[in-house]
Amino acid sequence: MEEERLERIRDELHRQNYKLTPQRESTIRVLLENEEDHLSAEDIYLRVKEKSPDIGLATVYRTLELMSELHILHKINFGDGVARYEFKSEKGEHHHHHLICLDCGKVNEIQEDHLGEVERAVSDKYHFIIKDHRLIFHGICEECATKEGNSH
Amino acid sequence: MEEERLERIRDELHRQNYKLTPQRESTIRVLLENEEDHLSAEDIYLRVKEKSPDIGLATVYRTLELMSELHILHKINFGDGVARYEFKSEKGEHHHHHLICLDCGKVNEIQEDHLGEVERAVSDKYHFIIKDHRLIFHGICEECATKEGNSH
DNA sequence: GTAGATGCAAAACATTTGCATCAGT
DNA sequence: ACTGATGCAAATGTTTTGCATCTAC
Repeated sequence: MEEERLERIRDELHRQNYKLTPQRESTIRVLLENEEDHLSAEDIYLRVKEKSPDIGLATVYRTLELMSELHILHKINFGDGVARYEFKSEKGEHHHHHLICLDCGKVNEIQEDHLGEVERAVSDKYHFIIKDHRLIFHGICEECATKEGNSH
Repeated sequence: MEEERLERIRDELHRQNYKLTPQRESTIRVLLENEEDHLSAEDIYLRVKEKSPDIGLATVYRTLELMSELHILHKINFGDGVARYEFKSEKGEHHHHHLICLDCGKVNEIQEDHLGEVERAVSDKYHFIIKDHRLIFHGICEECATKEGNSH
């Protein structure tokens, strides 16, 4: 589980001559413990600080940057001015999409990847070699829709 | 053509008790003349400044913000730290997607919207009322692929 | 002891805001 | 005159950097 994934990350770091320092470990643990939540750097910093009060914000940023370079994390931007981070799926092409609620702002992941056909069509028509995609749906989540017969 | 669209924007502004000032007009003209280019606020500012050197950056930002509120422009974020702006299609639900080249950074629009089925599936399964979507493909564009038998 | 990692403060960058002034009705 | 719009400079918020210090091998 968690330890295992940490182990694999440590190995990947070592392979590239980087160290898994206590600060990096704390940062990664926070990410592992909050995988559903699409935390921003500041969010992560505050949570790491609870357990390791001496960590600096710059270190968190540097860790996130490094992990993104190593393709362990993926930096995403939902358009609200802060970057958020999530683990890349470990086995290649397992894409997922995001549902963002316009009412409450919650971000949900959905695990399907129904885009095979679409990708094929686009790739053929525009001669564009697709490496990745990002699909975001904006709308109203179930809770907000039922909450108050919302007129959306 | 351009004048016509400007006319319609002027009307929309007036309907909401806003004015089409010279600064706003210059800003909108730059957007109309560079519709393909996904300009950032700074880009727009520099181009407006060529013709109207006295305009301030804040005014450009305020204009872009206003036009976004009025649903004339759409503010998008490709994840590079700056917001970009494009006109909303005038007849409602005509979505388009973006192809971003990982080599040269160019952004191309594609006009299809093949997502009807996908939307239906997602909407049914997750009880999420979809209002809009954003689909971005990252990959290698035709020029970059041919340019040098690129190994991507 | 050397190379990488850290914390802090300062810098950089995009964007927003406060405020005095200006323009159009 | 009144309302909204502007330019400028200052403020904000996020992220990056410079640098002296620290840590692990």
